[in-house]
Amino acid sequence: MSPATLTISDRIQKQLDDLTRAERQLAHSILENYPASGLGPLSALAKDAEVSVPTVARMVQKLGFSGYPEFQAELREELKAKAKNPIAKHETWTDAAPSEHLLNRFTEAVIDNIRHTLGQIDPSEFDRACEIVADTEHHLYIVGGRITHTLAEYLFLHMQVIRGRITHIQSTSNAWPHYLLDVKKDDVFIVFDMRRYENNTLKLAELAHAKGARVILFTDQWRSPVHQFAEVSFSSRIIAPSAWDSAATPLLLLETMISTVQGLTWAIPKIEWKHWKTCSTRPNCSENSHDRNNTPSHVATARQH
Amino acid sequence: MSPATLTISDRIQKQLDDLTRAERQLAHSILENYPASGLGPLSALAKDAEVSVPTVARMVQKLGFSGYPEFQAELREELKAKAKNPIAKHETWTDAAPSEHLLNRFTEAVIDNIRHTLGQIDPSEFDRACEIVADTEHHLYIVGGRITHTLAEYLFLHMQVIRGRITHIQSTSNAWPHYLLDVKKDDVFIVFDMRRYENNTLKLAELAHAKGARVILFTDQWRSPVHQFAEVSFSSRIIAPSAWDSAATPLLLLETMISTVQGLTWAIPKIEWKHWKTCSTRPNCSENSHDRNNTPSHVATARQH
DNA sequence: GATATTGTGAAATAAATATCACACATTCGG
DNA sequence: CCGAATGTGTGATATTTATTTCACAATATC
Repeated sequence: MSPATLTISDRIQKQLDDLTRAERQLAHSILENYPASGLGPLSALAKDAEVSVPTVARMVQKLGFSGYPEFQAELREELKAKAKNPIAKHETWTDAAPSEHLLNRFTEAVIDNIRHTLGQIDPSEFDRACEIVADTEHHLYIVGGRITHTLAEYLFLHMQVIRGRITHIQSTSNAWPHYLLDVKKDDVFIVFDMRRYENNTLKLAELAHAKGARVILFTDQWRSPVHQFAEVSFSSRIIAPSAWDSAATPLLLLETMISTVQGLTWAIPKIEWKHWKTCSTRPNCSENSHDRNNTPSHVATARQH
Repeated sequence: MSPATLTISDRIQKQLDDLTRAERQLAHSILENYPASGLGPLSALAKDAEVSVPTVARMVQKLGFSGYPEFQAELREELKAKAKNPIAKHETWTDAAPSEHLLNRFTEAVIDNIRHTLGQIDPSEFDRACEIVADTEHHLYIVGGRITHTLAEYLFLHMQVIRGRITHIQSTSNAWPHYLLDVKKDDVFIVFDMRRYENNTLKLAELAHAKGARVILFTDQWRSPVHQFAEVSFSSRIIAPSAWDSAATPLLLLETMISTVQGLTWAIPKIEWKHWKTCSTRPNCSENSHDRNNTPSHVATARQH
């Protein structure tokens, strides 16, 4: 439909010479603040350019559009396309492949997800959540569902080293009610719940909330119902050209949170570090407590390079 | 007229909580490609967001506008103001925060990782690896280490549904030599090994390779020594402004592979689908086989919308 | 002075918006 | 399990607003 490579702006400038006085005046007005002015009503544009209404109508047709609405539609398309690639039209990610290759399509979707997700996050909310998580005064529970337990596990592995006093609960486990017995007021729950949302997780969050725990939720763009019990919620865009959703964006948030929490606990009395090992190995009663063999060296070595 | 400092985008996000389901759906659609979609006719926006016309009208008023035209007018004002800014500031991802905020720095690092990683991947290699993984004639072993077992588990969960005949081995488990007894020639190993590399994983890969198995490796930019035994290796850049590395990029590769493999197995005789459930539950002997309760409905529902 | 361009005013047409009433679904509280 | 409350879509309509076009006068151009 549209000449694809030729923006309206280009076309106007190209035809500038074929235009009459009033039309040129109009053209300049359009280019003045492009494309905003072209998206308003025709009459407004006419007044803005100080030309008559018929002049606008005539020129739009001269440019090859059937009418002003069509002209506007194409402007919007341009705008939409422009928003897609923020600055540089990022070359295909793996340029050895056609842009239709799933690697490229998937990557674009993920980048897109990230951009939308980050755009909706309030940094102060994020910082607040991190502070809550960094508070070693209270026990930390990490709750994952059928798929999301992998994210939960990932968080668990890191938190184990950073702060201890954590428990990894899998909401699909039928043992989870047991864990709730010990929950005290102001204990912290980090809950993962993506579509399709799991009833167990919701119930668990509700009970935790009822016991006075503070809930932090990682969910998707459609938002798990758990959010009603959550003090802070993070919604990630997770759509991908796949039968499944993408966990890349929530993972990014998670990793950032891990890093932030690490920074916060470092700032706190170093004493913590003296017995971090005993702390972390004491109550880490995840069902699948795989590894006990993590050593302080991990922290050190991970920072190498 | 306009609150100057508060864009419509901001206002929408701020009120997200006060919105109902359909309205939130609409809100996301508006933010989807902002501001283009809001500049078209109301009815188009409604159709695009898959909500009804009155819903749009209602929400616009809820946002404090007298009507849709006023809403559009302010959008155009924003656009005009934005165009004034010569350099569209290397747009921080969450623009409510200083670009020094860890959220922005971390995200940039991850995007950077993705770019570098994708740039080094040969698509045909990737496709070949996917074909190997999609071959249900041979057993598939998924091997993860101390941290990477979360990635392995993520892959396992999906492969379980897609193709069955898989085993999740954790190299840190001292039971893994047991699994190798059954390994046949041309069985497939997907190995995850990131720094710091684990000796167990290396030995496991070596033995598997010695038995004629085909090894596919997911590693980091420095490349695990496992790569000598690997038929295909994928190196992800994993650096992040953190004490730990980022698993986001390998996850992206993984998800793309999952999607591709899914596509390949779909093309193959549908018979597979009839008994996928029995297939997957037979040999899925991961130590921490958390969930047996996944149902075919997951496949169907994950593709909804 | 002949020609082309432009503006005016008006009117016809088309389109979009703002509402309404009502049916249907969902949620919530008991 | 039921009924109330709330949210949502449908279809219809009134109202408003835009667009398109016309005839004609005014103006500029050559």
